[in-house]
Order: sequence, then C-alpha cells, then structure tokens
Amino acid sequence: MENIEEDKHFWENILFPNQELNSWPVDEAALSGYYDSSSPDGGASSAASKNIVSERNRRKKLNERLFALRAVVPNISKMDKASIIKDAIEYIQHLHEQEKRLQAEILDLESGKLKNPTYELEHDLPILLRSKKRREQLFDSATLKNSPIELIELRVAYMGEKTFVVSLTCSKRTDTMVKLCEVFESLKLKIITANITSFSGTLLKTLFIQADETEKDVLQIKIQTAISALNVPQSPMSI
Amino acid sequence: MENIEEDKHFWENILFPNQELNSWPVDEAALSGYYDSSSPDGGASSAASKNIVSERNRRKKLNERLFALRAVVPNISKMDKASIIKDAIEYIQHLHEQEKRLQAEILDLESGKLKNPTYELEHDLPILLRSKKRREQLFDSATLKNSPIELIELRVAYMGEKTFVVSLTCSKRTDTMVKLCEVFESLKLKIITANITSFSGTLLKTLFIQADETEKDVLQIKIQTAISALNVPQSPMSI
DNA sequence: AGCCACACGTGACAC
DNA sequence: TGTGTCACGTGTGGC
Repeated sequence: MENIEEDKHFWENILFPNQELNSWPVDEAALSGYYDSSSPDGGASSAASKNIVSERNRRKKLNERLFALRAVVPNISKMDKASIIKDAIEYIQHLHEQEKRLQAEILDLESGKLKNPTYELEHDLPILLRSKKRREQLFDSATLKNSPIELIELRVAYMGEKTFVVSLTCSKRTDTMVKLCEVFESLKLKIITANITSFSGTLLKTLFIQADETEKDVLQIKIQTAISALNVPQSPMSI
Repeated sequence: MENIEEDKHFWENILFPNQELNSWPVDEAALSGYYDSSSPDGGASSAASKNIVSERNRRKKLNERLFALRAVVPNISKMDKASIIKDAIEYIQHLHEQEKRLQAEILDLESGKLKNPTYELEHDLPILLRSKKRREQLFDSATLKNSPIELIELRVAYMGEKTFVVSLTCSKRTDTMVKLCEVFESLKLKIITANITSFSGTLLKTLFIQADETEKDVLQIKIQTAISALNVPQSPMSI
C-alpha cells in the first residue's frame, strides 16, 4: 500500500503543506480511483472512500494544529505528540505563574508609588538607614544623579518639655524638601511649627518638633542619622 | 465487538480515570484473552496483542494529555480535539500578548518611579489631572484608606513679580506634608519661604513661591488642581 | 439519509 | 532484538 509508505515524512507534510500533495505518492484522485472505480460495487464503496478522505483530512488538520501548537511553545524537548501537549500544558502553567507574578509586582509598584509617592516611609526607612546595599539599590542610576541632598549644617537641640529644635542648612535640589519631610514624618515627630526659607540654592529649615515619649538622647541621634542618610558622603556636618 | 462499543463515553474515561476500568465492559485481561487465548497460534499473536495494548495505552495517554490541556485553557468552545488544540494555541498567544503588556507596564512604572520619586511630574501630572479613570485606578483600595489629604481650605493668590502666595489648611494625616511638598516640587515652583504650623490635627501652610516664566493664570489653576487631586472628593475648597 | 468525530486494530518505520 | 510512535482504513454512534 502506498498509503502506508507515504507517512515516512511525518511533519514534513505539515511543514510544507503546499508540497504535500506533490510529495505524496497518492492524492485524492488516485484514492478515489482506487476505492471507487476498481471496486465491484460502485455506490457503497463511494461512501467508504468519502469517509476515508474525510478521515484523512481530519487527521491532517489535527496534525497541523498540533504542529502549530508546537510552534508557539518554546523549549520543546521531544517531537512526540504527547510530549508536545505535555510541554504546552507546562508552558501554559508557567505563563500563568508568571502572569500572577507580574500582576503582583505591578500592584506592588502602583500601591507603593501612590500610597507614598516616595517610598514606604515607616517601612522602608529603617531598612534604608540600616542596609547600605538596599539604599544603593533604590537610589541607583537615574535617581542618584541629581537627588542626593548636600547637607551643609545640621543641629538638633533639646529644649525641654519633649520639644526639640531642628535647624539645618542644605543645598536645594530636586526633592530636597520632600525627602526632609519624609524623614520627619517617618520619625513620627509632631511638627509644631516649621519655617523654610530658600535663597540662592540654599535651603534653611527650622522646626519645632515634639516627641511622643522617647527619651531625648535616642531621638536626637535618630534625627541626625536619618537626615545624614540622605546626605552625600563627603559633605561636612556638625552637631 | 465490545472494543468498539467501549468508547461511547469519550472523555468520561478521562474525566474519571478511576472508574474507567470498572465502567469499561472490557479490560486488559479480557482483551488479552480475546487476542491471545482464542487465536490458533499462541506466540505470534502474543506480540500482536502486546502491540495492541501498547497502542491502546498510547492513545489513552494522548487523550489524557489532551484533556489536561483542555483543563488549563479557559473558554473552550468545542470539545473537538482539533478545537482544543486551536483554543490552546490562541490562549498561549493571548498570554504572550498579556505578558508583554504587563512587562511594559512594569517597566513604565519602574522608570517613572526612579526617575522622579513623585510621579513623572510634567508627564504624569497632566494625565493625573485629566483622566479621572486613571486616577481612580491609581488611588484605589489600600491607597485610599489612610492617605487622602482632607483639604479644608486652599487659596492661591498672585502677588506680582511672578510671585504667588499659597495658603492652605488641611487635616494632618500620614504623609500630608510629604504629599504637599511633592506637589510643589512637581510644579517646579521656587519656594521662597514657607511656614508650616500644626495644631490639634490641623496643618496650616503658607508659602511664597516664584514661578519661572509661566503666566499667572495657568500656574494658579495648576496649583489648585494639583493639590485638589490629593484631596478627598467631598471636602470644601475655596479660591 | 448524510455527516462528523471518534477509538480501534494493523503494518511500517526508527532507534 | 524489541519497544515506541506513527498514519492508515474501518466500524460505530450522535446529530
């Protein structure tokens, strides 16, 4: 039977569907001739031949689909029909996971961005102060080139009655005020009154803040370190 | 032939693989009996029966895979084998597109976040003010619960010499000051001097700011809308 | 009736 | 050597 010989080239017929009729030793005409004209009974075998060609087309279509499936799935190990489907399943599951991951990341980014347009103050600030790597990771590349605050002077004085006076001088750059406000808020300081003045690229700040219950020494160091963390390393700082 | 009768329940055998041996009128023993014991020659037909059962297992495995594929693909229209594969292909392509979309969005968010800790000032602010949907989309759920600024009063007055006086009253909540500072910085306003006073949960701010070159009317509206965007919808606002 | 989709058994081929 | 995979033709059931 030539029909059995024909499928030596499995996927070639699918790879080059235009050539398949030419490459195949039998085509529809030959088949109908084989099944219709040579058979003793004309009518009954005609139905059988129709069924044959129909079934053949069905198989062909299914193989085409299978090959198309194989085309959209990367990293297919084996050309097995079963393996193709298996890899496709795993790939879809992989895509599902990745989609979830990406959506979670987007949600994280969006909420982090909006909840606090900067970063997660109370959350990130301790990390920010503790881990230098994390800080560099956040403040990298585009952020670093124009954002670091050049701290010129910083004074933190205890005035009694749980009240401090913070007075600092720094260069005015992008986000300078934002970052300073962040630091104060992250320390949960009650700002009684604040005065900010800027002239010729310099920013002067004087704040009266009230602590909750922490002792003064601890808070004083906290404020200094928090603000210093925003500073570029080399700039001078005095108590 | 019972073998042919058995597949009346196409996928049921796959749907309930535990029951298939019970539900099937024939099992392996019956088959081997049919093909082995009843055949005149024992040895040759044994190989044939092995081939038969092997082929049967292969088909079964392939169908199981196909059904598993159908399980991970939503919205399958037809139960056709070909249709299942077709839907799977389309679904994978859909996932591909979505993955690209999500990655692009993440890239967008990340760059926007790093480039400017607030939003993309000139870039995002117009969008933020223009599209209400996008704003609601951004300011959803976790963001809204504790962050919105309750704006009580807002005044923006032009003082001449490219100088404005912005005076506002709002409730003091988390990040209130940070967000306000962000708005001012995002508008690239030069802050000449600012005074902030907080008492009994209320925040009073008075700023003298200097514009670059924009005409006063535009800037005035910009400031108002930008600050109002941080507000909760129902709070009163006066010019 | 015709049509469509299926599982089956079988021979051929490859490793 | 067999073991695995394939396409084929065929019979059958559902619409």
